[in-house]
Amino acid sequence: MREFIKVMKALSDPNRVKMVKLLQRRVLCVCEIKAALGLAQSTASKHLKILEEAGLIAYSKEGLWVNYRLADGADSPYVASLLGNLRHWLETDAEVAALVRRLPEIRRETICGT
Amino acid sequence: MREFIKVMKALSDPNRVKMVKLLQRRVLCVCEIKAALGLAQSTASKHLKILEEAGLIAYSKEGLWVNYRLADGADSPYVASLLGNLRHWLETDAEVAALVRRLPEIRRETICGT
DNA sequence: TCTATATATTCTATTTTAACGATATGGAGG
DNA sequence: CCTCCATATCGTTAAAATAGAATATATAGA
Repeated sequence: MREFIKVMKALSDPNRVKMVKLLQRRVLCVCEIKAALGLAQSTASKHLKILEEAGLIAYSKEGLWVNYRLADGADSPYVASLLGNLRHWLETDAEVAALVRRLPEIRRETICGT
Repeated sequence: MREFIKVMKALSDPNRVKMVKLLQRRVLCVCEIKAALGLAQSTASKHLKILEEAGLIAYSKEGLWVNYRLADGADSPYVASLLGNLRHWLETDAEVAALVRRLPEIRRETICGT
């Protein structure tokens, strides 16, 4: 139950769901996500931690950057099912579509450190 | 997005998830659910309203009783998918199993009005 | 109409969540 | 060793969620 609740709670916040939808497109670092969603850096970092602790995303470090990506869901049927469904769910959501459209302009080289 | 969040939030509370798991077995009135979960009547009623507003359950009135049942999910892919998965998810959860085991003893004729 | 009962709603206290600014951490490069 | 810079953590505040007691609503039956 606890694991299930953790996954559901993680996906109960619009900003976190948007992060998942963006990570469906490509790997992103914290400052790219912060820039895309217009959040404070600490806020973006905390949301990513919640998603990570729920098993929905994973990260790997590359120098100063931390690259976040979607998890494969191998450890959790809840994660596997929800990430699978989220591939098509919300694809036509206006906010999500706008974020995805702007994603090509979000590159860490130009966005970070500003 | 709003509808999705509403469904996820509704399933982010252990008591509400337990209500869904119980309603998989049979139709239940508020006082049966209150008795099964050991909640105050107002608390049970409020949780049921949240589930209903998310489209996860429906009700029909029968005299003084309000019979709650699972929704069919025809209106929402989120509801349909999650209710479908919840048919097998958490079946082996200890708390859920204990509740289901005690369910036969919960009958409105003997429980309500005490 | 009056009463009893199942449910919904309101009120209030407590806990949890989400946001941001400020500070701490840790790796890269001078 | 010292300084940046990306990220994480801490502290604080405001909003939302959860719980139960108290009250309101509505229907069945006398």
